[in-house]
Amino acid sequence: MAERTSHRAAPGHTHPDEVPVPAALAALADPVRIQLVRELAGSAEWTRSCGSFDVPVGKAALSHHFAVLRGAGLVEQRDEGSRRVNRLRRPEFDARFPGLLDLVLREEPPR
Amino acid sequence: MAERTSHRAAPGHTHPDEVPVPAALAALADPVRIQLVRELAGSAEWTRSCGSFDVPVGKAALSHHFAVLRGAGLVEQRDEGSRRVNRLRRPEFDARFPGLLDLVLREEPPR
DNA sequence: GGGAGTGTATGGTTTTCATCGAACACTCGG
DNA sequence: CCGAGTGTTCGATGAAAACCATACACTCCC
Repeated sequence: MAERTSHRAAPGHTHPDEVPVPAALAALADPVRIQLVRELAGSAEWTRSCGSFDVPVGKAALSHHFAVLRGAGLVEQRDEGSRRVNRLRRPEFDARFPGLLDLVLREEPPR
Repeated sequence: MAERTSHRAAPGHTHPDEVPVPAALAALADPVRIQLVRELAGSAEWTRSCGSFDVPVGKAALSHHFAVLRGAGLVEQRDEGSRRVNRLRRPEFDARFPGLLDLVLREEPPR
């Protein structure tokens, strides 16, 4: 089989430094992913498992969104027992895209 | 001051204040539109007509891209004779989305 | 060991978006 | 008035993205 030695394969993480600008913008241009990032920003690191987010999509789509966030250097994941816990890569992402995350996390004026 | 003197319908401009975050990000997540914004930022206001940009798409697609940029509050247009000249709404857009435009206009390190 | 819980992969559907060619509208200069 | 230049609109096409249901893989705990 594959090289699934002991731990679940660590999903391909991408460092923000390797993310092109359009990819970062595209990753954050989706309402579901914005919601994920916002909730993540409001929780302590490594405390939220993938299934603990209140988004209106099924598991498969959710998994896909996390893959996009990983690929954009926005989220880091680690296996913890049977769950996969998340961390927002705030400092790294801010270093590469200053102000972008702040923009998304900012309270949206009611209009 | 109210409206443009010209006959051609003034295209629906949207002020950046009315643009939701995802729409702004989506507008800037396209390479062609990034190129348009960059060239626009490097030219004096009201000096560039729509056809004067060096992008690898036909007229129809180009017109579409400008419509998106208008809808995102990024570009303002005015009819000048037979041509339609453009202006990057930098101060307004910066006020609404601080740092976003800077991010896109920033030189991209080769890696 | 066998479930229950959790997340990923696969396959297929639907929607969205970028693009083009062609037709149309407007302006300007002969 | 006609033709060249400029930009928008329309219809169609192809590609990308979001989504779901199902099936699979892994971990924990009884």
